[in-house]
This record gives sequence, C-alpha cells and structure tokens, in this order.
Amino acid sequence: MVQQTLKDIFSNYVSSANIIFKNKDVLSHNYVPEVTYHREEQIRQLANILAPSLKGHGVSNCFLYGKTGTGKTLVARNVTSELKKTNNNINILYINCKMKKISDTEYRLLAEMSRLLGKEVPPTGLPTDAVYNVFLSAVENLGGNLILILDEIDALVNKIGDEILYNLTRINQNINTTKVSIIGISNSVSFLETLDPRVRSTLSEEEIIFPPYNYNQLKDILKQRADMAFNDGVIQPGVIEKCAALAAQEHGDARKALDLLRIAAELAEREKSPKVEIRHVDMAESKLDSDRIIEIVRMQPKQSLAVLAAIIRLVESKQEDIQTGDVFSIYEEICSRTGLKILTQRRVSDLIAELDMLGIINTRVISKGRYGRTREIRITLGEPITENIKKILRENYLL
DNA sequence: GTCAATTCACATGAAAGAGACCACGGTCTAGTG
DNA sequence: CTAGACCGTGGTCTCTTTCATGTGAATTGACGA
Repeated sequence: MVQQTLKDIFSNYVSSANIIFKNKDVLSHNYVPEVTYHREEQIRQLANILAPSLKGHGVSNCFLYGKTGTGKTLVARNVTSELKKTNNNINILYINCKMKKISDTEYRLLAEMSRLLGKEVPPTGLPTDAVYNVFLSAVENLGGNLILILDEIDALVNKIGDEILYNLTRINQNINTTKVSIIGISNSVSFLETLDPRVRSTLSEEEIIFPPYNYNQLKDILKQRADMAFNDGVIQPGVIEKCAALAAQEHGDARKALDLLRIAAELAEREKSPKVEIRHVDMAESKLDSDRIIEIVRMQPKQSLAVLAAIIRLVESKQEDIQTGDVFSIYEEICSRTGLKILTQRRVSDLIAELDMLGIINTRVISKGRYGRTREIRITLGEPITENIKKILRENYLL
C-alpha cells in the first residue's frame, strides 16, 4: 500500500516535472549566466583593475559594495573566472564569509583558505599562528597571482574584527613569490568607515559601486533566466512583471526576484497547473517570508526558544509595551516548569537582541524617564506565521 | 516657572570561566612472528 | 616488533556569568522672579 502511494508520488513527479521547468538550476543563486545584464560598467571597471595580473603584475585591492542581489558576487566571479581562462597562472580564491563555520573565527577562515589551496588543516587543536603559517606557505608555493575574493566581508569583520584583514593586506610584504590582492564585497556602504584607517586605505584602493536594479532591469534579468528555465508559453503574461515589481520595491534585489519566480513555478507545478499565474507569485511571496522565519526559529537553541515563548505568552495576554523585565520573569517560570537552566538577565537581554536581529521580534530601546530604560518588545509577524512558531514551541514543550 | 541634579531599569561592554571539542606526542598493551 | 588504545597537554570555540559602566527622560528640589 505504502509502496504503491510512493510509486504514485514519484511517477507523478517524473511525468509532471517537465511541464513547467526546462532547467531549474538556472534560477538558483549560484548560477552564473554567460551574459550579465545591466552591469556592463562594473564589469569593465573590475576588468580594468584586474587586467595587469595577466602580465604577472600586482593588482590593486578592490572593494565592491551595493545592496543584496545587485550582482556584486556575480560580476566578481564572472570577471575572475574569465581572467583565469586567459591566464592559468592566476589563482582565484572565493570565500563567502557569511557561511557559518568559516567566518566565526580567524582560525576557521585561515583553515578554509588553506584547505582551498590544498593544505588540509584540522578543524581545531592547532594554535592560530600555526594555521597562519600553513596558509602563508601554501600561498608562497602557489606562485603567480592570487586573487582573494572575500564575499560579505562585513560579516567577517563584525565577528572577528579587522585585524585579520590587516594581516591579509600586508601579506605581500612577507611573500615575494606570489602576488596577493583582495576583492572585498560588502552589502553595507558604511562598512568601510568602521574599519581601521590603515586597513581601509589599503583595502579600498579601488571602489566599485553597485546601484540597485530598477524595475525594467529586473524584468530583463528575469526574462533572460526564464527563457532558459521554463518551457515555452508556461509563464503567463504579467508574472515576470509582478516578480520584478515586488523585488524592485525591496531595494532592487535580483536574488529575491529569482526566488519569487522559482517558488511561484514550484507552487504551480505542485498544483499540477500547466501555467504559472500571477496568483502563484502572490503565494510565493508570503511563502518566502514565512519559510524564512520558520526556518530561523527552528534553528534556534532551546534557551532562545524559551525566551521567545515568554514573549509570545505576554503578547497573548494582551499586555501593552512588553519589557525585558517582564519577559525575564515569565522566562524564569517557563524554565523552572520545563527543568531548563535559568540564565542571567544579562544573557536573556542578549537573546532578546538576537531575536530582534533575526527579524522574529521587533524591539526598540526606550527611556521611560524616572522609570528606567528598557526594550519595548513587539511581534509584527502575521497571524499564520505566529501560529507556526507556536507549533514549534509546543513541540519543544515551551508553551 | 526654570533648570540642574537625581533616579530608575535596564542596555551595553569587557573580561574571564566552564566545558566541549580536537591534535599531537608519549606510553602502554595485546597480538604476531 | 608493531598497530592500536589510552592519556596528558595544550590549543580553540561557544555559551555563559560577573563586574563595570552608560543612558535618557521623568521626577525632584533648589532657586529666583
């Protein structure tokens, strides 16, 4: 019986899968298209900066910034891979600093870079300077040029400070066989200002700005990908326009536009609808939001969930302006009921701030004059998402 | 009525501890020839 | 003799606590008009 239903599901999937999608991978974040629309200027600038490496000369460090989904990573990867095709002596090292387990500590970053250069480093146990030496010798053996792309470099600096960048920018002084240059990529324009002046001046010898895409540009990009991704005539008129419009509202994020299109199509496919319609885009939009939040909540450690449960209980009891102190006392209650260890208020305060950062709750630090200074906590998520969060909390016996 | 001082309830920072994980090198032990 | 088990040491990492300092406006109280 079970076997039969499984068979049905799979065979249904196989027979229906091709109605809509021709090549789904095209819509993924990692896909690098041959032609990059509306970034010709940036490509030209970056290519000019990196060109001297083709003749074995050193290259200026360079800093790319612009909001998420404005094509920074795409341009960087595109130009550098083209560079490598032309001259094999150029080595490209791409590191996404946002990825956990890499950017958490200096050690891990160095270990990851060494690993990419072919030197395995144990995940822990070695002194950091030992790993640094491993990395240095790996770079030294490389020869030629090494272009280090540090994507989401602001995440790195937030976590472990800018000392590592200082060391990296000075690497050329310790090594003469290999010429190292760095391409830093950041979402935040103000990031440079937070850096140590010495690092700032070396890192941003050249700067390239990526403005947000506007509606028409997003439409072009989506059209290009949609042609490759979908079978002919599957996309109803207006769908691409809607995706582009929604993403344009949100600081012209091409990544979001692609996500919307992909999820809308997946929803249509699941419904066995032969076409992707505008209502699928609407569904995709709310799904995108809700999935992100739910996924984040699911990944939270038990203590954070307990704090969240306390907040939700206060919201349910219709209490106005919830404060850190209120949350803490409910939290204590929840902990003693479930046998969870009670953390200090200091720590709980940090957990609340983290939940805020993740976008699960909204907080604002306000001063109530004589009555102290505290965080005002609110939940702005919609009813359906909150219900899902409550389900997760109940699974953990916290509600 | 005006204005500086006070006060509250935390926020925020810094430092340090606990306990987990891991690598490495030395020592012990059991199995093999 | 040797491979593998075991142990101690020294390192990192994450979460947490402890201690210290900062914050901003309502309230208070002294002062002068």
